[in-house]
Amino acid sequence: MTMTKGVYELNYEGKDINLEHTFECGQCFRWRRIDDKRYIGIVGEDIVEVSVCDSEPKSKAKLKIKSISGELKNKNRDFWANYFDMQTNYENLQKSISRDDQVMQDAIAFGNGMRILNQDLWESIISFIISQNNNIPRIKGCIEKLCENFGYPINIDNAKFDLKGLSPYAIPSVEVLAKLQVEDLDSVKLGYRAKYIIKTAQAVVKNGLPKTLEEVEQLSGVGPKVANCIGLFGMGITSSFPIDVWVKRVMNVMYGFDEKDIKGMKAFADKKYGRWSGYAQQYLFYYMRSKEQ
DNA sequence: TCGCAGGTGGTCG
DNA sequence: CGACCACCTGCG
Repeated sequence: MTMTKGVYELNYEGKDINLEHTFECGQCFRWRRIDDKRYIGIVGEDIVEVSVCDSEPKSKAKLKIKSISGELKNKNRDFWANYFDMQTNYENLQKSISRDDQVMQDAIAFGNGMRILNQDLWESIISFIISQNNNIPRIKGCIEKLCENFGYPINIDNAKFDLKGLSPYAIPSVEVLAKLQVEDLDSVKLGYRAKYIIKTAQAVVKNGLPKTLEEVEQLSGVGPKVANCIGLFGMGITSSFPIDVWVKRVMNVMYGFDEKDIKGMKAFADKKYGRWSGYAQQYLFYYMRSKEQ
């Protein structure tokens, strides 16, 4: 970790990283594009600008993480390495999930450089409860409003810095949300999801954060799809296989499954992708969504 | 206008 | 246990 003019930078070499594929593939909601090579995002109580410098040779390629909210709270190098999933060998897993499978080979070619982010569990729980039966722009808006109203404010170095629509507040704490009434959330426009958020926060105050996929699924507003998203993005359970409308569509169009045969799809993923099911899902999801929009 | 958007909980048969 | 269906909100 190096320090330059009051900002911190972490450099990683020789990794295949595409920021657009990573941040726009639908796994996260608090990252915004600045340009091809730069994104701004909020992680915990840090607002950071991430950039790639893919100079030649490729082994010199770097990922830089620069705080624009003072000293990094998450200043541990390992934290960011883990956040960007640096310990995973993508080349190997791509080979193992795409063997004899042209669809997956195309999906990987399209989304190459995507990293599965290891995100905060509580943030994942809130985010994916909000995501149900909802669209991405509105999910993002709801999360920003929720943070603005109930989250811890983050100081920014330069007040004029363009946050690209992000609100400089952290995700609200479990305790704060647990004390709310449904009406308190009216301005956040969560609709019927407001009661899920409060009930879930109260359950977490009582029982602590969930430790297994089964415990996640006990939470209010969390069904099989949302539970698998939380498992994959918030708990590092890479065998999770969230089945949403897009995955159903791929499974139907490309692999011949009946749209309603969730069990069959799950078994197919278990057998074919195993512990890499989450990565397979994300490649397929991102690929399919791009083709229809 | 009405259906839909990265589903879930409740209710029936 | 599987098949419906209502559900907040905002956009096309």
